[in-house]
Amino acid sequence: MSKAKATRDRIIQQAATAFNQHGYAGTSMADIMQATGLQKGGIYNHFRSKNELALAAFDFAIACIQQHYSRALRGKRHAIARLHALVDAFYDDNNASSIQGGCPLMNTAIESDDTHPALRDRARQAMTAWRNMIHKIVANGIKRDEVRATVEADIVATLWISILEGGLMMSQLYGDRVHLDRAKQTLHHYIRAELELVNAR
Amino acid sequence: MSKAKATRDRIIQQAATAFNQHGYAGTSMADIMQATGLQKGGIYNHFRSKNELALAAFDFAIACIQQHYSRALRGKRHAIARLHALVDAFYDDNNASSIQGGCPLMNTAIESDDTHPALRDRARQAMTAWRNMIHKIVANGIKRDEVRATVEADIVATLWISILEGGLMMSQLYGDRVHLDRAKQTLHHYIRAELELVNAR
DNA sequence: TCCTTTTAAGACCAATCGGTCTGTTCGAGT
DNA sequence: ACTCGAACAGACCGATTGGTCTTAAAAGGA
Repeated sequence: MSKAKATRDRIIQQAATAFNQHGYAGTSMADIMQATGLQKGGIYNHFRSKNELALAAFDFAIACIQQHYSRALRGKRHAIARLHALVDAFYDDNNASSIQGGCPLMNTAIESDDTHPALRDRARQAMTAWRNMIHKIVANGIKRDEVRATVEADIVATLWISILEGGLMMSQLYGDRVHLDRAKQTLHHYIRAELELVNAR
Repeated sequence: MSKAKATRDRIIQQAATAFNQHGYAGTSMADIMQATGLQKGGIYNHFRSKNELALAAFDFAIACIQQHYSRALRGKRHAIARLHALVDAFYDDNNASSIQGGCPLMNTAIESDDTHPALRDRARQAMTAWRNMIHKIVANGIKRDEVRATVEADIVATLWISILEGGLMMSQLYGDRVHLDRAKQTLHHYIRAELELVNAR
């Protein structure tokens, strides 16, 4: 019972890395066999198909990120502090994550939009959850007079995600952290210059 | 001689769309046969391998975009006007392009970074060219007192590309233009609020 | 117009794809 | 310690992969 769960989790974890690095179409079951050290029977005993494994792997990757985020926010109550923590959480997650190959949400969004409806729907859900997280912090911040009332939370969410994912994409492309570093700094500066109340400084 | 060139170009064009929508790994030669209406012999007469065709298709896609850009900039000499035109060029290109499936540069960058060195190198080159384009306009703008001397052209380039690609990614993911619209407005506003000289208004 | 070269068709190939199934091994509960 | 169901190995399957090669048709220059 517990042995089964353990190997199942191990498969998911290693498959998550494989899919994240090479994409759904670019990852074969043979690749996953090699990554896990299992044979066909060992894998198909836990998953009915490559598709089912890919969905589980995506869910796992997203759960990892969300866990990382909620841990980073723990204790922080002021909206501005939470926003700063959010930036650092993304940065740290992509520097030290066990799931290599960039942001699973971004990778999946790009690959699946025209090819894999099931993965695309999950990517949409995860993206919406992320957007809502940012939106909520900003909206609550406005209510509590911690964030300027003039900012639009929806636009902040779009801008926010674009800057982080864009920086990460370039860092992955060039193999150079500098772009992600810049994105981090840009967002920290943006929070201070555009979101934080002027009289709070 | 000209007949051959014509079919070769047709293959490249249709392959570019196929690769852009389904990725390199997600597009089979059978897909391209169907898209072009040709058989194996017809395609392999013009290209030695799927790889060679993919590189040609990527080059074609980038050339299309660059052509679109230089046309959009034609006549515009003021740096601020050129920057506004650059935003609109990206927006229009992705709304009315013959190459469906989002931005070829973004798609290729995401897929190839861990899988396909040859494509990744080409994506790097194209990304660098785009960055240089923005950099140059900003730097020249500063020289001519058309852009604030305090802005850093490199950071502008990163931010710029991130905002556009991020908005497009979300629009592709949700099947809703609104995100790309927001990115466009955000950048137009950014140009006015952060780049344009204050006394110029 | 004729002849040579190019262009495209499509049968064919080994390798790999995702997936199935049978048999063996292992581990947990009694 | 024994047993019985779960976990895994690995042979096997048809379909599909990227790619080759022979052959026929078409095109272009003389």
